[in-house]
Amino acid sequence: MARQVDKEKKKEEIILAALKVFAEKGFYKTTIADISKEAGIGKGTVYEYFRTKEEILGKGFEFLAQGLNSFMDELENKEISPLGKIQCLIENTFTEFTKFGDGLLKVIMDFWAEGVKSNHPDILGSIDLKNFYQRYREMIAKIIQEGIEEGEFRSCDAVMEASILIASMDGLTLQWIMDPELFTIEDLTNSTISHFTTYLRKHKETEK
Amino acid sequence: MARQVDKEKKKEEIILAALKVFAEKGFYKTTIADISKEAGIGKGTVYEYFRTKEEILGKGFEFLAQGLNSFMDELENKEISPLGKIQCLIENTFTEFTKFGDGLLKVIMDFWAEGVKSNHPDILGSIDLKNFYQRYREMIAKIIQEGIEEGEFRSCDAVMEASILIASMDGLTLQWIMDPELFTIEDLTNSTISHFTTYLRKHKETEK
Amino acid sequence: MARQVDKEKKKEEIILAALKVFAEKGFYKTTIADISKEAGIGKGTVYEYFRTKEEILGKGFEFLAQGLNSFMDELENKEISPLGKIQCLIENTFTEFTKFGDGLLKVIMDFWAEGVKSNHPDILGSIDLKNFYQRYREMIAKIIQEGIEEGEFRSCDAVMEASILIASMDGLTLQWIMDPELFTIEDLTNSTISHFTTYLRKHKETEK
Amino acid sequence: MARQVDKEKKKEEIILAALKVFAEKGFYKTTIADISKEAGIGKGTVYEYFRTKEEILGKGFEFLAQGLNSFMDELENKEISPLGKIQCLIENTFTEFTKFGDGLLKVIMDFWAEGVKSNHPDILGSIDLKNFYQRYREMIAKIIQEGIEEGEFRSCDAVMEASILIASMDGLTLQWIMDPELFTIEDLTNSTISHFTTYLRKHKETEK
DNA sequence: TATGAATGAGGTTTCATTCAT
DNA sequence: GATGAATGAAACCTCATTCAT
Repeated sequence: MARQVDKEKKKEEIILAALKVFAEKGFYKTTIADISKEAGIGKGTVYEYFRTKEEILGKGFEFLAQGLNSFMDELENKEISPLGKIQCLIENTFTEFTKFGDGLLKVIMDFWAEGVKSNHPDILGSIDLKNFYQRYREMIAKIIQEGIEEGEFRSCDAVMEASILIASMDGLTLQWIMDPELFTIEDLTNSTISHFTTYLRKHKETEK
Repeated sequence: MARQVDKEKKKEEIILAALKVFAEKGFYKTTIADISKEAGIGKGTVYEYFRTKEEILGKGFEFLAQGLNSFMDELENKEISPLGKIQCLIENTFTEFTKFGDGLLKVIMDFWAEGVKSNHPDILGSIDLKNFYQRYREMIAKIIQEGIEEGEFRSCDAVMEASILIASMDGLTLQWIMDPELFTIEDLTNSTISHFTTYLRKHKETEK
Repeated sequence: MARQVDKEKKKEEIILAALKVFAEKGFYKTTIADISKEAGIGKGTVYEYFRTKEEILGKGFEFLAQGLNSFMDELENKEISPLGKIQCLIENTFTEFTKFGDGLLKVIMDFWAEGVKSNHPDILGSIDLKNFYQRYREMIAKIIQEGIEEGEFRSCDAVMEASILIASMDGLTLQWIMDPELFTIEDLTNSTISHFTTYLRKHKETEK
Repeated sequence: MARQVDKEKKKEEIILAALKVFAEKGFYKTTIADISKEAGIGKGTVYEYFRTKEEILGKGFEFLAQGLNSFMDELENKEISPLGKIQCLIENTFTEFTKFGDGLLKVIMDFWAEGVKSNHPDILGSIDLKNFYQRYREMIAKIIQEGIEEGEFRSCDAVMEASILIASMDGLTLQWIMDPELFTIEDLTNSTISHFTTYLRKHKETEK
């Protein structure tokens, strides 16, 4: 039992180390030696926990996705208005994305590149971006739908707007990675909240 | 005299072949042999035109960026309203992005991944995404600003909204790559136009 | 724990294998595969111990130079007359040179060719022929000077005669490599000893 | 006929260009492109005159050997004493060796390395160092023998002393290449003349 | 269990040589 | 005859993975 825990802990340590190096050098330029050095273990030890380099990337993705998933679970059960949920989501997403500096995003780009193109069996199962985004989109769409039904939001295609919201956050973060001087994370958060609040909220004055 | 060849043309042929293979397999999984085979030439010939694989990627980026740049030049000089320009831009961007199937985007992801992380001298100069986005953002911001000044658009932070527009298009295309069944390019185009038209346009009825 | 290996010993084994192949095929015609095959190891293993082929040549030179250097140290401390030392030196040099057959000399020719021309950083440091010859020349000059001061040798320019002695041995060995049938190593040794003994020794009978 | 001359002249031009580049970079690091550029002609043109790179080296050797051979022919027929001939020979050798700077010697080192080791058919025939040295040695031995018979020289093994003389000149030049600051060509010439004059000449005072 | 020495497949790159113009 | 674009064999080198300890 204790063994089991230790093994899990070490596995996570390796994933964390790998994510760090992936973020710095990219997946392909990262060697197993880099990862093992970062994790403070021997090169061979990595293979005690993972079968291939691709598997590490896959498990890394799962690790990160898990964090976002549990946030979504929490959010769904929060007792706040749909708009409040959207604002909370935007805030959390940018914060989470940049919690580890711009490195995390760089890793996500590798997930992207690999997840989209790779046929590697070790990733195919893990980096199921399609499914991940599906779930993400559906949850946001549900919130938007709620807002529409409750009369807080204007009438619109909830799924499509969910997609646009996700797209905006992804795209803005990419722009931020490229040129972090251009705007701060707070700018991004506030502007995104402002944009979507403005867009989604039913304009009270027109109801007069 | 030696074989007469249009070196510029051949260079472009190689770039085109490379872009095609990059799109299919990704930059790192593409070998020079793949490129030369696709181009129907010998492995060594590639090296007559490019010094490294990285340089090919760089020149590939320049090639693609050039297309978008010339579209932007055209657009700026068109005699249509700011909103018309925005709509035209959105349409063109999605059409252009997907003109070559989803392959182009996959290549752009590689530009991303490389351009953001690489220190490779052959790319650093070429894949200047920061600069490219800068120019893109400024042009759109200028259109939005025009719209605001002309009273067609609501008052807002033109640069930030330009960023959000670009982000949306980038992000939506990414979602489309992952799951092309979900929505068609026409859906994306129409929804994006609809969203930003709704957001940007000053609501006449509220002015009453 | 990983396989226990005496890394220094293995390094020396590779150097020895490399020297052997260099001697047979020449530095440039020798491939890493040749070396690894001769050493009975895998191609990649060579790179665990040396970064480039040039480095192997460099270390090979150091290895050989070390042997000669320690002989010189010994010789300096021997309690024999200057003439005895010179004779001992000549004998040892030819013996040493040809201990491994004519191969060693062929390698030395490669040191020459590379050391004189190469700008390769891996060799520049190691194959410091200038310094090596400097030390060699000085030691011999010191012996000759001793002989002059002790009245055993005729008066002459000790450094220049040291140079000529070294030159003779180098040059004779080259001639021997080209045409080993022409004379044996014993011939070379005896003739060289005879020539320099005759040249250097103060003719007592003429002093009468 | 005129054609023939032109072809010969161009061939020589290429050889000269090749020798220059070989001297700078060494045979192996020299590319055909280097040679053609130095000769101011196209890469393909080189192959109109030579079949392989090795052949160029071979012809280069022949070219240089020819110069020395004709000097030897001249010398043999000169009406001077054996000692005068020896002195003349030493002078000429050092002068010739260094006529083109230290480059020539570097090329000779490549002849060495190749001639001794190569099995390449294009060189085997041409770079017949063994034969070249044979002829060189014999001519000098003949002069020494003459000197012995005429009573000018001490009794000694003429062939072996010829070998030692050649060896000294070769070896000294090598030392000079490595460290040109150490002594000038004049130093080398004078010292060699002095050494061998002293060694060879029958001491008159002992005849008393 | 942990290690890192050993490996070789596979990639990049060079360049002598060919050959169409 | 002269050229240099094209070629691919062959070299270098990397690194994911294995496995003896």
